Amino acid sequence: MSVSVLTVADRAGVSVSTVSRALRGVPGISAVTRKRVQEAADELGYVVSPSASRLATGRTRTIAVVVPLLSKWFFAEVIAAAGRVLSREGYDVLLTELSTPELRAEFFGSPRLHGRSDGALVVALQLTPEELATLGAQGQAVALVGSERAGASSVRVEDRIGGLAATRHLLNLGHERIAFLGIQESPGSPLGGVPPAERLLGYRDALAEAGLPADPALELGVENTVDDGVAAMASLLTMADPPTAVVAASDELAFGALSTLRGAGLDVPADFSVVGYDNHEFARVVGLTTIDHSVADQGRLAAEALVASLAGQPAAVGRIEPRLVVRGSTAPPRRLRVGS
Amino acid sequence: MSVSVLTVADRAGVSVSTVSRALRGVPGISAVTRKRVQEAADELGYVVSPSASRLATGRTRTIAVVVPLLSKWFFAEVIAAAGRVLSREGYDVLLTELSTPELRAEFFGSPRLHGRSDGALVVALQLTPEELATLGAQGQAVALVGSERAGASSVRVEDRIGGLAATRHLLNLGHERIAFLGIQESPGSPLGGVPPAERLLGYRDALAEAGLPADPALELGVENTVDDGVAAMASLLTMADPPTAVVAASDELAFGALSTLRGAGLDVPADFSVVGYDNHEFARVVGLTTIDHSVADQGRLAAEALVASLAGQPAAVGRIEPRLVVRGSTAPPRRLRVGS
DNA sequence: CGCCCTATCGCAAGCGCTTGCGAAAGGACT
DNA sequence: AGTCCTTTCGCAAGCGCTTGCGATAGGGCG
Repeated sequence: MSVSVLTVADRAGVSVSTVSRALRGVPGISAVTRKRVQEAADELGYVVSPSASRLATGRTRTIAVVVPLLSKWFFAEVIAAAGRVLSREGYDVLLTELSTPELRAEFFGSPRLHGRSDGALVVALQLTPEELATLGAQGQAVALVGSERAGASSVRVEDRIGGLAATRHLLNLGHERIAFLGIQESPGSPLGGVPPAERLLGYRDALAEAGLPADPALELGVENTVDDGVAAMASLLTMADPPTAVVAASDELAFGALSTLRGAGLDVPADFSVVGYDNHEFARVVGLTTIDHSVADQGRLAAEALVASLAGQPAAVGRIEPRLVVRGSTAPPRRLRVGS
Repeated sequence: MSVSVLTVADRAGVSVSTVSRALRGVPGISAVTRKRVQEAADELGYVVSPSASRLATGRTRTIAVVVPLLSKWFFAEVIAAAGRVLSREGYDVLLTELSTPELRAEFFGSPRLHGRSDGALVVALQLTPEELATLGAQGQAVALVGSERAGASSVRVEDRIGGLAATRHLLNLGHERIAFLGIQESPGSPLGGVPPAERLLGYRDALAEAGLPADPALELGVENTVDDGVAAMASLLTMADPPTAVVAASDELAFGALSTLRGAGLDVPADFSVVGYDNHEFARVVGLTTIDHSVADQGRLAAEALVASLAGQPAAVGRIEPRLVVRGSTAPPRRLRVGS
């Protein structure tokens, strides 16, 4: 029925051990027998049983990719990039979405990865020390995207620089009242833990650098959705002394802001400037000035770090430098153009 | 070191076979010993080795999810929904992205799923008979989203009805020259094979129904990207006798169309109406009238069909009825409002 | 020409779990 | 009280592969 090493061994006139070694390129097999085995295997359409191989070796050649939410462009993009290098390196990708606190608790509450994967590529989740330890206890090598932990590889985005660049851009254009639309995770949201606060710090850096006061009223924190962007922008517009520009901590928030501005009959960038963050696939179409942080590279680097650490290399941390992408959503404030 | 069935067996004072049966709920074990085994396992923190279990049973309790492109919202959404039911049913999700013709050929050219998964959930790919057969030869149960094949479960979207509804909506508003922005896969694109032509058919149905001639010049076929939507819309606007409305075969195309219209200084919907297709997460924000076809349900249904067929049920085909979602991108044509 | 080394390969013991079959024990039944 | 089911378990044979170790056969060397 099924063709196994034994079948191949018989056909090639060698032992199963020779077949195993020959097919995997293990040294100690002469070129001729290796070739003979290979041919026998090909003729029989032999393909090694992953289960058996995994049982015997204890290694699964599988990487678990863990994300909070699959349907967000950012995560999908990271996974796609990571998946490409993983499959190129011969690893299977085991996908896990932890979209609710319950799922997250359940996932980290039991050894769900035990014997299923050699490593975990965790995206965006801010792992508690216990959660990280749980992964370690399951024998997982760990690589992080969007956070850093001792003992795990990670790729770090210099978000502070990104926030700085975004804000500087607006300052250079002449804006003086610039709002910040930050991401504030609510307790029920999947990410959990500390939000990426560095972008906000960069924003403050820029203001300080320009000698401008930091107005707490201009720093908003909302859920990272287009809808929240819509609402936040609306609230900014109703301020007594509204800003003339906003830097959003994500493109989705920026999209929402743009929507509100357009709905209010305001012209972007003539009446109001918006800078996003992510360089979302739609940012270009919308003409959104934004911060690019090589999303795909984040996935790629994390995956590469993970396979490297599985190959015995020490944990590494890659760095990504965000860069400003100027498009049509930013311009000097109106007063500068009509006034003087 | 590692705790195995044997460890648990010793601890509970029973044989390994009893442990195995007790833990899996196999009948033939008394309640008391089952409980004793369970406790021993808990105390030891025992967790069964998937590899060993898979080797012994021949079943992997894993489903391979195959998509053309991960970073597209539609696919991510389908996967997410499918993943939720699969993990609920105790299946692991093995993710495979076939983003290029090369990857696709490679995937179907070798038994890459052999022994890795019990079934494959194939999204959007238009499988050739050979490709489908390859999956079958690897012992995979198959469920399809976005296509139908004999012998495989699938979920079918009544796209013809969707196309009809979209076009009817515009006709009812008084439009008479309505363009169709269709999806035409180029040879290098990941989907391959026949594009979803039913939406176009529905469009034609509606025109015929209204006694309107079908103008081939109004039927465009482009790659399914925002950029192509932008370009296609631009070409429509340069026509000698341009349409007053367009139904796009996808929301992404519609987004592109909207972008072009806005760039041309035209008002939507006053000057031009646009209907999309998908009910993309951003459609609501943009105020795009579109056709909703329960994307998440598609993933859910396909996954359910797949686990059902793995449980011995015959292949089933679920049906999804698209429905019109009216938002702000559609209105009567200008002539009807200014003119008479 | 004899000896030791090296390059190749086979033996067999696992890896940890599942499962058909037989054994034992306890009741029900006659 | 003897017999025959049932229920509950244990035995042991796999599942298909990997790998340490020993065996064999040339080859180089003195």
